[in-house]
Amino acid sequence: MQKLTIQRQAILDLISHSNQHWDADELVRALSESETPVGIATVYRGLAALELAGLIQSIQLSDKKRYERANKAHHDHLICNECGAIEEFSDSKIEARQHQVADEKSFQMTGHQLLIFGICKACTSLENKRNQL
Amino acid sequence: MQKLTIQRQAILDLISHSNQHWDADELVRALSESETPVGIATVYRGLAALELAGLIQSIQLSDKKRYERANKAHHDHLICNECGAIEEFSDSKIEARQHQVADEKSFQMTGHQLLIFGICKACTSLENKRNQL
DNA sequence: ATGATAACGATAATAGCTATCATTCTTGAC
DNA sequence: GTCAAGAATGATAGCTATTATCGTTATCAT
Repeated sequence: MQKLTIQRQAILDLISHSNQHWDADELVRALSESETPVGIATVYRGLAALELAGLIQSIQLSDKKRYERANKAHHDHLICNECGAIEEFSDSKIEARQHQVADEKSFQMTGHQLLIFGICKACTSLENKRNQL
Repeated sequence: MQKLTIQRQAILDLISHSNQHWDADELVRALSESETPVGIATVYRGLAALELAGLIQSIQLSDKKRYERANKAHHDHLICNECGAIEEFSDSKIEARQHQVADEKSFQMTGHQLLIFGICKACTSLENKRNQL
């Protein structure tokens, strides 16, 4: 990334100052109401550039990529099938075992992605309440 | 799935009698040269139906879904960034920890997907050979 | 046979993303 | 300051994987 333009700055600010996992479209809409509206193509290019520079990071969901702050420790994600909420966790044992598995297979591991799917606490509570009626 | 038609049977046979991870397009092309060519829409519908019935299973890669036999033990995948090869592994410690993590967060886990990215043994060897020249 | 329903296949439509290209912005050499 | 080169922007066309539509065909129960 040669230039950190105002558009990229705006994208970076939004992502950095939140704990959300943003997709491209959400960023366009959020920025459209700001002082610096940014086109969809620019958002995609900006996200790729910012990620390459290590300023943000992404997770690949089944249908789209979502971006979050990079200034936090490595973690994986729990995805709620009901409400789409994304929780984070990290587990050193899982991390360690992954490296061992790769080593055993002479596989040069460069990264991984672990998604746990299910129903989050909030949605479970809701469901319980509904069943009590 | 009400009916296991000849088209679905053909899809199921191809997947069941191989260790490949097929995408929809590969199946259409493979079947186009068989006695029972199958349209792309039918392949997608068939895959969804067969998966729902538990006869095949899928992994969601960044750009597409790939399907494999269901009649093997649970496992996760190592994906080679160079050649696209997909290796399988399973690790009971990782599985166990995942459930513990979910429990700690009162998250009702229904599934997970763990992908390890990197360079496979074959590609590493190739690269080494190239560097020796 | 016939009527209901499931599935098929061709193709239109959709979603997320990338490529194109003319225009604008920066930066450095003069 | 001016000018050329390179980078980024934004509108939009294009691409890929997948889903929806819809008229036709196959299958099953009566």
